[in-house]
Amino acid sequence: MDSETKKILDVVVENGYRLTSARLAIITALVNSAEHVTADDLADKVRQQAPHVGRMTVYRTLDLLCELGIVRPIYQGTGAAHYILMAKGSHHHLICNRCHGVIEFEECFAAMLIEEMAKRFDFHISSHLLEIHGLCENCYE
Amino acid sequence: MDSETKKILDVVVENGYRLTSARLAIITALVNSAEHVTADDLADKVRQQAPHVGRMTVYRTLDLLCELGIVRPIYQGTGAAHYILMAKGSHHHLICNRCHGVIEFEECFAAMLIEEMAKRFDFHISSHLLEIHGLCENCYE
DNA sequence: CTCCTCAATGATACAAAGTATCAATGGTAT
DNA sequence: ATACCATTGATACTTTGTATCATTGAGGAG
Repeated sequence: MDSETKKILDVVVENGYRLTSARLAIITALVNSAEHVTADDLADKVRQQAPHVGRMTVYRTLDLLCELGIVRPIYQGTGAAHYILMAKGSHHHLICNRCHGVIEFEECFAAMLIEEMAKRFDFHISSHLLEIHGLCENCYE
Repeated sequence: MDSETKKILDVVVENGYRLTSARLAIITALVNSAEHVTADDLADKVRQQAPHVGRMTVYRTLDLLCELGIVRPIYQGTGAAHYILMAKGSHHHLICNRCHGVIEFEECFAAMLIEEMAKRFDFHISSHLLEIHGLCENCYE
């Protein structure tokens, strides 16, 4: 098993939730997915390996992972919510308003200020997401 | 008319889109709305002033404003997309993973680094959104 | 290891959110 | 004032998300 998968399962168990075969299948599929997935996309993917898993369970598991701060739904263009893994740390995106393309970069520069804000509001951080919006090279003619 | 509303209309016209009564009604309602609205919430609100405006038009106008970088859909808890106004500048949210509450703060600290990133990728910024995820005071017992 | 309990599941049915289509309308350039 | 074409709104539809509840199986107690 992927160590990333294992880490997520540990968080689930540590928080008093049961380790079921459905959750294992869903989390495995999620970790092995692309940058972002739709709930229904993920359900399809899970069923390729574990046909018995219901759609509802995928939705519920994503909600749970969201509450545990492992996953975050974002809007990619429009339509269904796309889930991104926050477990690995944080995300920094340059998003084009026209073509909806996403450029990702790693630098976590804001760390200090984020922590200060958290302290001010007595907030317990698990991750963060920075989205910078505008037009990409191609769409800005 | 609100100067904020006017500014948005200008952007619409500058980009070659027509200034219709439906768009005027929708943008006015949007500017006068709370921090974030659902597409259907906005449609209801618009119809109080301009009953003839159809739901489709609200959806289409929100898409347009999104493309122009004036508005941004985010996921608030779950369900429908919530739109936030990016026109005024940027947004910084502390979001609770459990109760989905949002604390907003103003400090725009990362300006310098955001601009550097934009330069590196030849990206033309219109706004940014920083989401910090975790548990709020109440949900972290 | 076996039993028991209750969290978790999955089937079903439903509600809400978003999309496609197209004839009719009305902004705006001329 | 006219004509063109972007925009609209009505309708019908698909997709996405939610509620319910009888059944199941994970994991602690004995």
